[in-house]
Amino acid sequence: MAQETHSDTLTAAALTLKDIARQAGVSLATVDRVLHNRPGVRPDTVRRVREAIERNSFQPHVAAAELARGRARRFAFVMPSGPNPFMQQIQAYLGEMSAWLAARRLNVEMIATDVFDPSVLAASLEALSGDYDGVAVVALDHPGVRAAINDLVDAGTKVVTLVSDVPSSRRHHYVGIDNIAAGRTAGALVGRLVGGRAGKVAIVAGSQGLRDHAERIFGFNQVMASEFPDLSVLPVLEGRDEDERSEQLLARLFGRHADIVGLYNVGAGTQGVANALSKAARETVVFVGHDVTALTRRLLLQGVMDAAISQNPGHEARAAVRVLLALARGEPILREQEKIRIDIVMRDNLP
Amino acid sequence: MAQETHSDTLTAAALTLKDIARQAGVSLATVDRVLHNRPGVRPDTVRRVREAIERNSFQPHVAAAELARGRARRFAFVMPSGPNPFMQQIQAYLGEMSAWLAARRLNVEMIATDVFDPSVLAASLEALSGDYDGVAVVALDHPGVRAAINDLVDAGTKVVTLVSDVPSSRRHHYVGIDNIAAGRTAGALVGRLVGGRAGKVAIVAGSQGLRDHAERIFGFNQVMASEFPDLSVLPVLEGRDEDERSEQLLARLFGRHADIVGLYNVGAGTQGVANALSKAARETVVFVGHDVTALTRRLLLQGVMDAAISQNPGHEARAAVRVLLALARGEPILREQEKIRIDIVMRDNLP
DNA sequence: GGTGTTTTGAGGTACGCAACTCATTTTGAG
DNA sequence: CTCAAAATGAGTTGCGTACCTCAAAACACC
Repeated sequence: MAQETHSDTLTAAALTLKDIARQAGVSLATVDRVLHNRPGVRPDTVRRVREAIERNSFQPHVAAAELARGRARRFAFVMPSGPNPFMQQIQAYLGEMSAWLAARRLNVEMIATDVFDPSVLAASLEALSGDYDGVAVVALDHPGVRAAINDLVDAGTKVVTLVSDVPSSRRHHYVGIDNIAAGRTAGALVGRLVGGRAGKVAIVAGSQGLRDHAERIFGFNQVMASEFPDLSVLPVLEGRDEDERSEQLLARLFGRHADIVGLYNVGAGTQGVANALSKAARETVVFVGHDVTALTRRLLLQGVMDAAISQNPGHEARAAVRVLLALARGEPILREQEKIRIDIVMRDNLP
Repeated sequence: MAQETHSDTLTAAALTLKDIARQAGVSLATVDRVLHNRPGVRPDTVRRVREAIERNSFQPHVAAAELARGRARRFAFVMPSGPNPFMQQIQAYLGEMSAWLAARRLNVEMIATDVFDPSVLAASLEALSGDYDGVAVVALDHPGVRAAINDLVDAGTKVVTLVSDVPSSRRHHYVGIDNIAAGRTAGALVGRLVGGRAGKVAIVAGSQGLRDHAERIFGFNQVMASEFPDLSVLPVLEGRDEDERSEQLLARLFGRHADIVGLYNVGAGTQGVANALSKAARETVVFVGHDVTALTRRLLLQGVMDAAISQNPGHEARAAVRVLLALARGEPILREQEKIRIDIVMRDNLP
């Protein structure tokens, strides 16, 4: 009979701390001291215990550790106040996880604040100190905010930045996309979808002062310059993420340029952009924007928008929670899993 | 002082079974019987206990339950034998999770078998009965396989189909993409990237007998017919996922048609397709294929391929494990999280 | 050798639940 | 009303770890 089947095991040796103690020739108490970096153990003994752990690739049983520590963990999500659909989605996805959170005795609190005012944000963060095991924050990159984040980290709180990073701080992790790559992707899409026509490309952003918007524009221009010489990029319109303003600026631009073939909307204000397009009867303009919301979904289906660059808010919400939990438990982070992908969404792969 | 901040809690009431027992006016043992559907409880009492659980939206503490059950869980992944890069990736990603698995006392075994032979696959599945808490299988849709899956389910084993579904079986979950939507997405990409030129579009598939390939072709043709009337689709070439055969078939096709503007490679054999393109000097042909491998990555960077439809093997591997675990624990599945997205990968958003 | 300090051992308790036993109460059939 | 069966209560044990106390041993120093 032919051997049709081959089996291969990823087995976990079911060792316990007691086994490690025996192998290292010490007591359970000493292993415990080593494991939690508690003082009162000779360096040589520490080494012996560590070796025993290594040798058996021992992993503490997560469930037992979780049960033994008793108290529940508290996480805070510091997010922008005001009617931001993207943030509302993140909040909604956290709500969908409530059973999952409850089963793990995790308390997640949403804290809405004015994240665009550095001093207010910094104060909000400072106020959290000591009360939480982990904090996820949509942060502005500003010295005061950076200091507040570092203070939290020093106090032992795990900190992840969400959507918008503060790379200069000592935050433990960033959950969000690479905005330069997102801009490059948008550029490639606009360039390719224009299909060889020559002409001009418009950019509408919230503000070039926002780190993520600036990075997206940078990436977009990079691709335009290097790969699509037939397309010339017009100066960036700053629509402040407001519909009316975006519409007005764009209408004026359409009036001045008859040969606009592409449009990149970096931030919000999507409805205004769509209005301007339809009033100017520029249906053939390739329109690429960000995020899948009720509005962009409709525009994609109608053919008004050609593609949306999306960063899956559900994934971001869950990744933030998982990363905070892994950090709090001292578990390794599955980088591949927690990396936020840049999704290209067109009509036929709408989620 | 202005109230700048608003807080909102997703709190887990930290109730225990003891609290539920007290509220329902029964003993712990009875609650336990209800919770695990054990016999010997009057319907009326069951109702009272259930109500107490509902009322408090009680969630058993996952860690405590896990610890109490004692024995580790065993999962089996039944995958194709042979050098399939996509499957090797899945296996590699499972390897990356080994610490995660070990910390949860999960044993995952890879079982390589000839999944394309229904009787062999069915026999492999039958052989697993009773030994595993969960099975993930790359399955062929065939009556024998369907019966084997149903037998496993009846024996209490949790079963998920991976990559390729058997919808007629009673498997608990399918982890993979919607292949019709994938084909539609490929069609939309080819159509859009061709950029208004008229001409013919070639399709290379492994075999139209494979469910996933057939579905992709179906979706592709759908979009072509309805949205791109200037493009006509040529008969499908069956390359059997082999490089040489795909290259030969394609070379002959190029010889007969000078006006091919697009090409959809449904399965593997990618190197052969690329060779045929380069030898025929058809650089302007829009080439869309599937999966991000070392090869397709290179072709995308070189500009030979224009886009790849990807189904993130890492996500599939992790989702399969998470789903099996949630099923085994009786936890709800986070559908949104476990849904495999159809990723459009172009040069600038290569992962 | 004695003193004080550091290191280690031994042991206990608690976490919340699963799974079990055994005694007791309730129920229903005859 | 009797008796068996069904339903329930009360209790125990153990899972593997965290965290704690207290005593004993080892060590350093004078």
